[in-house]
Amino acid sequence: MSTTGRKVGRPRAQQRPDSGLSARDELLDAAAELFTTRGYAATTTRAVAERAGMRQATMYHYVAGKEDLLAELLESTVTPSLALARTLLADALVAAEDRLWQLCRSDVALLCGGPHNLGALYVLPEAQAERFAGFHRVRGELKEAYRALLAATRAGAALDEAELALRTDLVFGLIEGVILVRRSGPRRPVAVFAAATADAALRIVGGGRDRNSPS
Amino acid sequence: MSTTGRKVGRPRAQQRPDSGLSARDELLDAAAELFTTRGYAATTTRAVAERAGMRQATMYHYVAGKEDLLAELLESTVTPSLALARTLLADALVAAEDRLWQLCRSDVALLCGGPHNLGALYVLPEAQAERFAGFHRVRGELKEAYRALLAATRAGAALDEAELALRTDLVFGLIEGVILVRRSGPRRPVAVFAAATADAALRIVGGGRDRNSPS
DNA sequence: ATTATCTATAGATCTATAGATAATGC
DNA sequence: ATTATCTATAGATCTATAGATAATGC
Repeated sequence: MSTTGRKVGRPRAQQRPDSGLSARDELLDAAAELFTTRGYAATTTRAVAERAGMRQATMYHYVAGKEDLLAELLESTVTPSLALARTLLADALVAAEDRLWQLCRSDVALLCGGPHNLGALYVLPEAQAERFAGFHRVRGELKEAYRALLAATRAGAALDEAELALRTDLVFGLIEGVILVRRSGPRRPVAVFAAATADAALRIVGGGRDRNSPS
Repeated sequence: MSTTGRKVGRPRAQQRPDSGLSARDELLDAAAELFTTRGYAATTTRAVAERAGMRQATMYHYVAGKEDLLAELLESTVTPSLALARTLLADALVAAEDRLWQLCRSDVALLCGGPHNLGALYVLPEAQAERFAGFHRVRGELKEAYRALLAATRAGAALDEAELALRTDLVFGLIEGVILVRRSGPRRPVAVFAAATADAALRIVGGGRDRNSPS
C-alpha cells in the first residue's frame, strides 16, 4: 500500500529524498507554488513537472493536462471554506456576528496558512474562464453563505437587498484583498492577521463595537 | 499636427473608423482590455495589435515589446492616485479622516471608472516582477500616503507602529479587493460604489461613527 | 504483466526582426 | 526622403503524444 514508497516502474532520472507526498500531490504542490507566483499561462508544464521531481512528459501519467491542475487547486482550496460556512449557517445557537467572524477568520487563515498564497489563485485571469465552472459554483455558494450570515446580524437585519449585497461585496472584497496584500507584506503571524481581518470585516458590517475572538 | 489624421505611410490592411486615439493609445487600450481579462502571458502581441487595428509586427513601430505595454499601463494607472495623495497630504486644513475618505473614494473611482478594470493589472502575477520596479516604487509611495493619513486620524493617533501598519494593510487590501470583486459583480454606479468603499475603509480605521461624503 | 518512468518529437504556437511597399512631403 | 505599414520568417518555445525502457509482481 501507500502513496509514497513507490518501487515499481522505471526509476526517475533525478533521485530525490522522499517528501512523503504522492507524485500527484507533489505535482499539485509544485503547481500551486508556480501558479501563485508566476501565473498560470507563464508557468510551463516542464517547470511544474521538474519541480515535482519528474520529467515533463511524466506529468501526463497523473493529470490530463495543465488545466486539470488549476481546476483541482481551485476547488480544493474553496471547498473547506464552504464546508465550514455550511456548518456555521446551521448553528443557530451562536450569534450571527460571531459566526460571521469565525468564517472570515478561517477563510483568511486557510488561504494564508499554507506554504503558498492560495488566495492568489482566485484572482488569476485564467481562473475566471468558463472552464472552471465547478469552482465558480462553489465560490458562489460561499459568497451566498457570507450574505446569509451578514443578513442575520443585528446590523444586517436593518438593510434592504441592495445594501446587503453591497456589504457582502465589501466584506468579500476585504478578505480577498488582504490575502493579496499579504503577498508582498511583512510576515505577521497568520492567526493574528486572520483575527484582525475578521475584526475589520465586522466593522464593515457595522453596528458593532470592537470585538475580540468570541470562541 | 495631431495624433489622429495620419495619412502618411502605407495604408492599413484593414481600414476602420477613426477612434480619435493615436495608434499608440489604441495599443495601450487594447492591451488594457486583454491583460485585465485574459492575463498578461495569455495575451499575444498579435491579439493586442489586431485589436488596435494593425498587424502584429506593426506594433513594434510604437512600443519596444509586450513588457513596455504593461509597464506603461501600470505606471499610468497608479500615478494619478499618487498625485492626489500628495495633494491631500499637504492639505492640513481638512481633517485627516476626510482626506483619507477622499483618497479611498478617488482610488476606487479611478480604477473602476474607466472602460477596463485596471485594478486587475495590479494583481497580475507578472506585475510583481523586478522588471516593473518603477511601478512598485510609485505604489509603495501611495501606500505610505495611506499610512500617513491614517496615522493622522483621531483613531490612528492612538495606534502603535505595528497596529498602524496592520490597519494600513487592511484598508489597502479592501480597496484592492473590492475592485476585483466588482469584476464579476453587478453593475452598480461607480460613484455609489466608490463612496461605500470609502465609508467601509473609515469603519476599518475605527473610532468613527458612520460617515457621508465630506466634500 | 504491470507500472512508472524515460527520450524523442510532431505540430502549433509566439516574439521580434528583416526587408519590401505604398502612401505623403518637399 | 520620410513614414507607417505590410508580408515573411527565423528561432525559440510549449503541450501533448508515441513508443521505448527499467523496475517490481506473480
